[in-house]
Amino acid sequence: MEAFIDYILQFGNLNRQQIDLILSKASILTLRKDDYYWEAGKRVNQVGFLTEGIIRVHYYNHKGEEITRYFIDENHLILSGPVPEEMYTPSEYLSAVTDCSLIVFSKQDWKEITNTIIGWDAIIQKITARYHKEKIARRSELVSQDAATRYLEFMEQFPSLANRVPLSYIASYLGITPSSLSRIRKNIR
Amino acid sequence: MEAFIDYILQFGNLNRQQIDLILSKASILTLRKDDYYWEAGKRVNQVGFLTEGIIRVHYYNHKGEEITRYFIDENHLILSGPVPEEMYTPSEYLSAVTDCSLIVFSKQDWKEITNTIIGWDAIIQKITARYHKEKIARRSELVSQDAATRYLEFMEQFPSLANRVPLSYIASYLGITPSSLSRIRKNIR
DNA sequence: ACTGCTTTTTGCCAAATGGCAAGTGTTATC
DNA sequence: GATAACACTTGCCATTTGGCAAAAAGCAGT
Repeated sequence: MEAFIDYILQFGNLNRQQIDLILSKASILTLRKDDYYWEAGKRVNQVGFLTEGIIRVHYYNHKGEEITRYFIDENHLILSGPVPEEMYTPSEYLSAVTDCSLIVFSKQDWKEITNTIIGWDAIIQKITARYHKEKIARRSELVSQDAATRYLEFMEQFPSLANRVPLSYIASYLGITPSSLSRIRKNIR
Repeated sequence: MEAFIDYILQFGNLNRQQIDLILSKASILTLRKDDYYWEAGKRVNQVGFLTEGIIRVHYYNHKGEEITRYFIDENHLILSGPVPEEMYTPSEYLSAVTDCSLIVFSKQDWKEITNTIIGWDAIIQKITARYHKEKIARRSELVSQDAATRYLEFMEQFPSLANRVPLSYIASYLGITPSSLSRIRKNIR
């Protein structure tokens, strides 16, 4: 819970009372490896904050290939449900790459927090805006660089993921085949 | 001016009085081909809405190569200045690909509009959020597809740009060399 | 330890792309 | 209309990447 409050406080101030309100609404959700947090088409009516584990966002392209679009690591908010600022689209799947633990808020409780805490909306909007900008910047770099560079930058950005995420997911994220990534790894060694 | 109001009204309602306030603050800026709207490091203290022409957003990578990150076409808002929801980073350049015409608002006037019109903030946030999501979706597709597919999708998304934008800019946007794009065009013909 | 299953690595070859340079075309200017 | 500047195309070759399949490695359950 601490982690979630610390995270929020980076984006705005809250008093003790407000923090207590938030904590009183929070509950814990655990996911096991490969569980879905959100399946495409089935909206999750909740807001989550990932405290442990890694979640992967993926979708299927017109050829039926599974494409990994992002990774979500610890201490990040997941506005995946029907909130105005949601981060993902209904065609995306969110699934646990490793066992995960999340703090979750039901849609109703989230609404209550939003309505009660003045400035909450602004905080959430800041978080969403920063999240989107980060994603755009990362994706942009993935377009204009060769595969080896992309992999090296991925390793810098997500050093904690390298050993916990299957190579095939990383390859898909980088837009190359698993074979190519394997060769790139070999060359780097 | 019509176009700007129409654009805003897609995201929220305004009454006549509010529209008049906005129009009273608007002024026109024209740019000639290759003029900068915004140079990296020199912030533009204004909000712009592109009514005619095409603007290109680019930056320089560590090798000094110019990378085109986006194109902005007609009837899009440019929150490039020191507004909370700005769309571009200080290291990006915005320059006119063709002669351009924009509706612009000074920072002060924009602030006044924001403070006067209830719900204006919400409208702008919606616009920003949609903009960011679109960019992410487009960029994502640029990562996971081969160059020919990327070019074809670019043509679909921006049919109006193909003949107005130099090939080298498009190539850079797609993450390939101008030579490669030229060959791809040849194959498609 | 064995079995089956999945993931990763590797080899082979084909296709795509990049780097470079030359050639062609276009436009603006004088 | 000659010239220069710039953008686009093309050819050549090297490198990267993809597709496919087999081998190797890792992993879970028994």
